[in-house]
Amino acid sequence: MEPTTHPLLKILNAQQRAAVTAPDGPVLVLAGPGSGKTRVLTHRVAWMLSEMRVQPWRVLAVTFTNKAAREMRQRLDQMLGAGQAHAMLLGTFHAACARILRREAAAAHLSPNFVIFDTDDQLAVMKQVVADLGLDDKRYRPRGLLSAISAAKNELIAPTEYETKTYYEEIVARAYARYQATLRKNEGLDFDDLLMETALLFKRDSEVLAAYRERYRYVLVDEFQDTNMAQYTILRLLAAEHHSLYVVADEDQSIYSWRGADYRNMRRLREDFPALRQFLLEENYRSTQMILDGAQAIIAGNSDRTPKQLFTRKTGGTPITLHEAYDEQDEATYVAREIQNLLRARHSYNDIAIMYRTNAQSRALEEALMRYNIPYRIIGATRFYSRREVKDVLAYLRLVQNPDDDVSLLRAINVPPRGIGARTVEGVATAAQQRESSYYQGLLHVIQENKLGGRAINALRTFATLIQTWQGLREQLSVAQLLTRILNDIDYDHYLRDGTEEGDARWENVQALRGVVADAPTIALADFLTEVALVADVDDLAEEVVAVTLLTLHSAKGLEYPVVFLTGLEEGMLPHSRSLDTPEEIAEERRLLYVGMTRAEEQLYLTHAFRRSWGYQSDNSGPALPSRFLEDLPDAVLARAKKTQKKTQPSWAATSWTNPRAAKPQAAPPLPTLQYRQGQRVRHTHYGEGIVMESQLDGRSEMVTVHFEGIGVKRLLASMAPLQVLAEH
DNA sequence: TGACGCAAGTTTTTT
DNA sequence: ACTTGCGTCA
Repeated sequence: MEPTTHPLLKILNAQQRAAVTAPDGPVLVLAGPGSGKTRVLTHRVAWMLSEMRVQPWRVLAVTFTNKAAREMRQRLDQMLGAGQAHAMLLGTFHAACARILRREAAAAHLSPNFVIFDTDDQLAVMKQVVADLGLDDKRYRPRGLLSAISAAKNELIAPTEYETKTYYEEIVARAYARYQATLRKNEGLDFDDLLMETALLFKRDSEVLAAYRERYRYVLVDEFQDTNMAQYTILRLLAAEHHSLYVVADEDQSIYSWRGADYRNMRRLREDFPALRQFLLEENYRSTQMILDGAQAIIAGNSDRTPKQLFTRKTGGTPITLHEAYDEQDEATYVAREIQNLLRARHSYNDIAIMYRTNAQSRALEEALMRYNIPYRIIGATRFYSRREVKDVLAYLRLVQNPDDDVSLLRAINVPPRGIGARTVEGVATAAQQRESSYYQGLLHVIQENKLGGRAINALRTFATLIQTWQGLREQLSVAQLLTRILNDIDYDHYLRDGTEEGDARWENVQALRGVVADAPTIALADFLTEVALVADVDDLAEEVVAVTLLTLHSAKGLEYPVVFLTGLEEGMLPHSRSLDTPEEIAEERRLLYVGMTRAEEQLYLTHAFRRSWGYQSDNSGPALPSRFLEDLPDAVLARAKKTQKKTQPSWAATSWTNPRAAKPQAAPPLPTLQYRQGQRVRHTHYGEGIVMESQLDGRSEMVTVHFEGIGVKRLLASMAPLQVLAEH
């Protein structure tokens, strides 16, 4: 190594160094998992600020999560001295767009006080729209309409431009127009609006665009493979003049196509910026050879990708453990027991993550971890900011900011109950519709005109007076003081703490929210509400907590753990049954597995179960086959905890299955033999003849599922049902 | 009029 | 599990 190496480059390898010191211009860094792309991005910024004499306020850096942004800023402060990077705009696409739109509200034709509507708020608006349009909400599900609209927004298609080839699309177009009008009337923007409105602003207003091209002359983007059309448009427009666009990507980790992400943006980038320089990062610093080989074998199963020569110096390592369990409880028990073993070895709880495809899978795992007294923390399932009590409190704050926010008004108007029932709210709604105003204006009108009953009027007046009082105090009080005042005025404490444990937990969440506010004593209400709307659950990972982490494969992107358990690797779970329609969807499921596997540093467990319960009842379980992806793992990287029969239908459906590893802490009773078996013909005194589909234990009693001809499927208690066996098959 | 209990229907991933 | 709709009671 030459003695004159720049201090910023010392810890970098040759490929990283080349990427960090690339000359100004369009750059694409193709980075494998664990190859230090965050480090490259951070060093690139430092390099630009210190060596290329770039002023920090001319830099826009986009990360995938707020957490990544925070960490990057911390690293930069360490490298350059605190505050050096303060002036640069660093955050997620959504946060950056919210900032720009707030600043350019006039040019964007938006209220500067706009509120961000989250998924729940969107649903509330759409339900209202469906009702207003007189649509059948079974046929036109609000969620379905919202996802169609979201897809349109990600493609920058306005309501008037929405093409309708089918009748359903015609309905979507109508719902879209109405939905958008309602949002704007409420001064609300949904997540997709933040991106779309920014892109449209830049497209429409050449003056604003020119200003931002100068302002953010240097643009850097992480996780570029997961950008959608709207995001790409923003980048393309911003960088079209100075071409100083620096993006980091890994097409093998593209897992957000359902959110509009389009890895073809990589191709567009090459076309739109012909001078693009490409750099490769192929050395993996994270995982052992064993884990990397396994992950490579998985991802190699996808065609239409650029093969990479990833390597690691962590040669060897523990083989990947493949375990098959009887059902999800057994799987969870296995994980818990294995964690106990890991702890007896040299690991701590923080080293360990358990990942799964869907949030619903966390339940069995949680139960097992609780049984074994293993502390855990769970990411995403019920996000902090979507808890009922937190949303209630935020609704009040939003009303102070903008009383014309109908969604928040409807939420807060009778929580805690203050005698404003459905009938009264209906009266307010009618008044609002007649005057074509917000609910709040309608409410004031109702009070003024003294319509409705006297009791109702009094309740409404009390509510309106509260809001007006808070608005009057807004200037004098900090957000924290305002929040405290609101909580006192509505006696929320009393309402929540009903003596139950749950009530106490809810009140604690409110206290936690108060803590968040108190930590930012000078923040403006609008900024606080924006921040709160845009935080992800992964962002709140309190590092100091000693616990195992449970999270979905999607949330796991960008994270790493010494030990990783990937659970539920079955057909229908991964690949998910909803993602089997096209080869592209299946390829994305495979990438999801790849992302999960490459999170592991030292030890990786892959588990699947014979039976998996489906839905909300734990007794509704059905057969499961090992994920097709597992077949691509070479034996050389595997240590099988149990032998799997490849490609053969297991015969457990008819016989009682015993699992030698399933010994529970409180010795479980042996499985009694089942009275009925799959395939038997039976006769029921009422339903007639049928065929046993399956029979299984539910607690101590046997539940038999029978398909009766001309009647359908019935689930019966074996000990009670008047059933007679006719024939074995 | 409003609060509350009960039954029915749903079931991917997230900023 | 969770929401939503409906019927009953104060």
